[in-house]
Order: sequence, then C-alpha cells, then structure tokens
Amino acid sequence: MNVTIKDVAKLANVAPSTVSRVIANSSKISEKTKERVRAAMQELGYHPNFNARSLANNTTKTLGIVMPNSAKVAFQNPFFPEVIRGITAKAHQENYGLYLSTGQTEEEILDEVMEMVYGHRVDGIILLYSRIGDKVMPFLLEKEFPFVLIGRPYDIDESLVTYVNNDNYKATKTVTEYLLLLGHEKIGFIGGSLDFVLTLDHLQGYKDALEKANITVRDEFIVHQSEVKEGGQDAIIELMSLNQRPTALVVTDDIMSFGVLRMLDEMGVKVPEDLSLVSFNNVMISEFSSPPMTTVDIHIYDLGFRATELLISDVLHPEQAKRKEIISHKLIKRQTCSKVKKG
Amino acid sequence: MNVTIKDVAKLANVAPSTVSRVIANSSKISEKTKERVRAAMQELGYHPNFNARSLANNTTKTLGIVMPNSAKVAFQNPFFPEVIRGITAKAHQENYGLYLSTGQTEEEILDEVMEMVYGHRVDGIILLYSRIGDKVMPFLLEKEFPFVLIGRPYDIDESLVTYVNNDNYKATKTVTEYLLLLGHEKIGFIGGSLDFVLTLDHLQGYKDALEKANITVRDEFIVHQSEVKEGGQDAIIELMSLNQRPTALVVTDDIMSFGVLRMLDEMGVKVPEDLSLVSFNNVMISEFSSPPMTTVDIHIYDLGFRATELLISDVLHPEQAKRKEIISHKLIKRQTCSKVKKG
DNA sequence: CTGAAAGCGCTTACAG
DNA sequence: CTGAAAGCGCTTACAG
Repeated sequence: MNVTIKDVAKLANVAPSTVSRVIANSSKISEKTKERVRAAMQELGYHPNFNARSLANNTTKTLGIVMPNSAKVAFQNPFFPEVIRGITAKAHQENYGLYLSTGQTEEEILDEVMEMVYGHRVDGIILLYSRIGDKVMPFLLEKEFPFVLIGRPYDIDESLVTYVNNDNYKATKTVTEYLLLLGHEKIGFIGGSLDFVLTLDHLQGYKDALEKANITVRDEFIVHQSEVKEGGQDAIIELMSLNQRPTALVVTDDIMSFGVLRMLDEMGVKVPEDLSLVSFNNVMISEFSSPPMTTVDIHIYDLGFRATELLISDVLHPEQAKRKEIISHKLIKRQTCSKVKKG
Repeated sequence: MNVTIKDVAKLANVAPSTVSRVIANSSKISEKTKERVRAAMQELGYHPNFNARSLANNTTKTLGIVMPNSAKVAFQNPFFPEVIRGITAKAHQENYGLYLSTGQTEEEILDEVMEMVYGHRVDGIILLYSRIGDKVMPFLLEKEFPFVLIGRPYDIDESLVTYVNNDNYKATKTVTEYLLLLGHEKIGFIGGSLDFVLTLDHLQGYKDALEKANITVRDEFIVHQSEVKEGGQDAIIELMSLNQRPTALVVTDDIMSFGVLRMLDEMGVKVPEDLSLVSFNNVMISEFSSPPMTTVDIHIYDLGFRATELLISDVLHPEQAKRKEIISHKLIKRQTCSKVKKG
C-alpha cells in the first residue's frame, strides 16, 4: 500500500540500491539517473520510511531531551521552554527531530533514558540539568552514549563530558558585590534546591563575595526552596520575620522573584526603597514585574542552541575530545535595586 | 555487538519468535517458557530495538506534538509548557513517547508533519492550535491520519475531527457580563491575532455580551495583538489615548495582562480603582501580578491530558467515531476588578 | 556508475 | 504451546 523504494526503482528502471543512493545524494550516481529517479519519486509520491532507515544504518536523526524529574514544577518555569526553543532552532537547522522525556520521578527518567539508548530511539541526549547523585550521566558515560549537559558535571571528571554552562559562581559573586557597592551589608539569599549543582555555585558566589568584603555569612539569611512557586513566598516570610531583616536579596530565579515581590507588596515592604532585589534568568516577563526586576540575563536560548550544536558534533564524531563552553551573562539593571537607606 | 532476540533465543533454547511473544507477553506461551526467556533476557541485558519493532509492525508508540509556527513567541507563553505537561502525563502513563515539531514557519511545520506521517515517525498527532487557513489539518484528514486538535476545527465539518476545547465563546461572554454587572459600560477588548479561531470565539463572546446589554460595540475599543509580549504594551497605549477611555478591559491572555498592568502602572492608572481587568488562562504566575489578576482558569493541563487520551484511543481504534470534548473553565476572582467609579 | 544480495532486528501468519 | 519462514523498507559492502 505504501510507496517504497522498490516501486520507485521499478518505475525508474533501476535497482533499489540506486534509489537509495539517490536519496542519499551519492556522488557516484549520474545526474541523468538521479533526475529519472527523482521524477519517479515525485510521480509516486515517495517518502522514505524512517524506521527502516534507522534499522538499516543505526541512526535516527533524532535527539533526546531530558528534563529534571520535577517536570511538574520545572515546566512552569520559563527556563525550560526557552532552552528548548534554542535546542529546537538548531535541531531544525540540522534536520534533527526531538524526542521528549516524560518521566516524573528520577527512577522513571532513568528508565526512559535507558530505553532511548537501548531502544535506539535517539542518536544523542541533552540533559537539561545537573543534579547531585544523578544516575543518568553515569549510565550514559558507561554506555559511551553521546550526550551534552546543560550545567556542569559534579563528581565526574570534567574531561569526560561535553557541557555548556554559565559561570554561575561568578555571576552570583558579581551580583552580590553590586549590592555591597550600593551599601548593603545585610544581604539575604534565596536559592533553589541544594540537590542541584547550580545552587551550589550560586551559593558559593554569594558567600565568597561577602567574605571578601569581610562580612560574616549568616545562616539565617540563606533560604533554599525547591518548589519555585510557593517557595518564593515561604522564603520571604522566613526572612522578614528575623529581628535583623536583610536590606537586600539575591534571588536565583525570576519566577521565584515574582512570588517574593508579591509577598513584599502585601507585607508593605517597598522595593527598592526598603529592600533591594537582584534576580536571575531574565525570563521574558521579568520586565513586567512591579517594579521591573534587575536580573542577570543568562542567555538561556544560547545555552540550548550551543548544546545542540555540540551534541550533533559529538554524535557525528564520537572520537573527538569533549568540550566545555561557557555562555556569557549580563546584569540587566531595572528598578529593584537602590542604595541602602541610611540609619 | 548488540544483544538481539536471537541471542536470547539461543540462550533460552527457544526460537526467536518465542522470545518475541514473551516480550509481547502473549498468552499462548507457557509460564515456564516465559520465565526461562526472561531469565535469559536478564542475563544478557536484552533490550528491544524500537526501530526494528516499528518497521515490523508499523507502529511507533510515539505521538507527535505540533506547535504553532510562532514557536518563538509561543513557547514564551506558559500555555504551551502547561499543555505539554498534561500531554506528557498521559503519554507516559500509556507508554507513549513524544516527538516535538521544530518548524518556525507554517510551511516548515507542514513539511514536518508530512515527514512525521510519511516517515512513520509517529502514530498520531496533537495539534496545539487552530488557525484559519491552516493546511496541516486538511492534510491529516486527507491521509486519514489519527490526530486530535486542541481548539476547534474551522471551515471543516466538526464530525470529521476529534477535538478538545474550552467554551471560549461562553467564557468571554460571561466575563464581559461580569464586568457589566459591576457597572462598566465602556469595556475594551485586547485579544490575540485574528488568524486564530480562538480569537474569533473570544471576540464573539465579548460582542454578544455587550449587544445583549444594549451597548454598542465600538471598534476603537477592540485591539488585536499577535505578538503577546510587546503587544500588551502597544495595545494599552492605543486604548488609553482615546478621548473616551474604557473603564474595564477583557484581555485574553495572562502574559499579555502582565504587560498591560505594567504599562498602566507607568501611566499612573490604578487597577482596579481606575480600570478593571479580567484575563484568561490562570497561568501559574498570574497570581503574582500586582495586583493579582482576576482571570479565567481554562484548565490547560486537562486540555493536554484529555487530548492525549482521545488521541491514543483513536490510534488504537481508527474506525471509531470522532469525538469532541469541552473542558470546563472557572473565573478566578482576585484583585483586578471593582465596581465602576461614579461620575 | 549501477546491480544483486545480504543484513539490520523485529513480528506474524501458517503449520504442527 | 512452539518453530520455521517470510516480510517490514531500507543501506551497504562487494562485484563488475
């Protein structure tokens, strides 16, 4: 019922193998034959069967995207759509398809990745996160399956994995120093779950900036929230209940900042007059908060785009050395920061 | 190099066909044999090759997701992640994989869909939008390829397609009537591009509510914006420059509302004192706007979940009648609406 | 430059 | 309940 390579071959009066070569645009086939075959394909409305091709040459032309287990939460954060947008752009350019992970728990995700690999569903995998104790990467490493990490490897020799990341340590350090320059000394930190390597980097940058300025790091100023949504709110209540309130806040995610700003508004705390805030990601809507937030643009789209580029290159040349790439970041100053109030 | 069905067969001392039947868990195989075969699979670390299976039985166990061409814009709107989340949940439950469209233009998307269909990449397709003049649906219809639409068909006999939708007409009508009840008579409308069927429904609901209340529909109160992001801003400037400003606004998208609220704040227009606003979608962060927005929850997740359920059912039973399903909506009252000011 | 043949790893009537 | 055989639609050495 379906038009196959054989039908085309018959009509064009050539062997199936020749048709196959025309599809691959092999240089060994004469222009004349190519034209004849192409005409036959046109006439019959031929389209190659991907599964057959994949089976024959062990290649799928599709890339797997693996999201953190908290898909529920994750996808509510514009980070993921945006990084996927970058991935999509490059993948489309290079004629790769995209296969999405659907697992909700760490275990399910590992199962899926195993299926992607063993089942030959994809040629390579993009990991959208780096989590401590993660088992996906060790598995991929062991199978020598091409993958690229968005984030940085942890507990694993860096030379073994291709990854693209921001300098999150430096970004957080800079941002904290910026707050210090504005005269703030009581600076709070609201970050994500300590399960993520990202959070470690954020935290270290924050601490080092303070220490460099000879300011003691206070544990009660540091709050971690895995649940981005309500997290922002709980965190701010905690901080604002302290005897010594911070006068500035480093919040590591724009969506969290939305929650924080809302909460502060309700509590009657004026931003930036009473409290300054610096955020991270520069997600589209972050300029629509009130007041519009000062935030670090980490070029999410580029993370996805470059990761895909590197992955495809690794897929095509598995023998080449792993590479790392740092995507630049940029502080976008809007209206949530001001000099500390005297007194 | 790879462990295949043959290796397992050899070790278990059965024929490859038997192994295949064990994988399919055929009831014709004795428990004893099953156990022996499973043990062999375990021992060898066997995993089925999906491409081979797909080729042999012409089934992929994967579903295609097709996003609107404006992927650039689209994905910035939390609607898509959220609907995909619903899709993901059901797909995972039923052991289906997900394949994502990557095209950026209408033409590219059609090409991709054709490739999905002709290339046997997916068993069925979920269309995340309904656009006027769209060519994807007619193609799918012609090929009799299983698909489900999120939205409603336009210019196509409804009995021909399975779809899941909200009653957007009624929702907008109700919301407008709510504003009327609060005493507003000058009610503006900020909607999406007229290319989308969704916008037609929104607009009709808005108009009918006004007409029913004997209020003339004013063209200058109606603004369409395709670009959600800046759109919100341009639109509000236009409206607020009128001699007769509206006292209330129906905005058909939360993200747009964020832009609108920001703009109003800058212009010194107080919400809800000077202007009321009702929005649509109840996206996660919509409760974090200031003030928190009153919006219609359209149960995006459910749209995706049910669509997937229906699609899988259509894939499995192509002969059955097409179905339609309306997902409920609910007005979430927060703080952007109040009675009209006297005078 | 082109063809005949084997093979990729499964599934599924058909027999028994 | 199990096996032998054909087939799914491609690709790719190997010959010529």
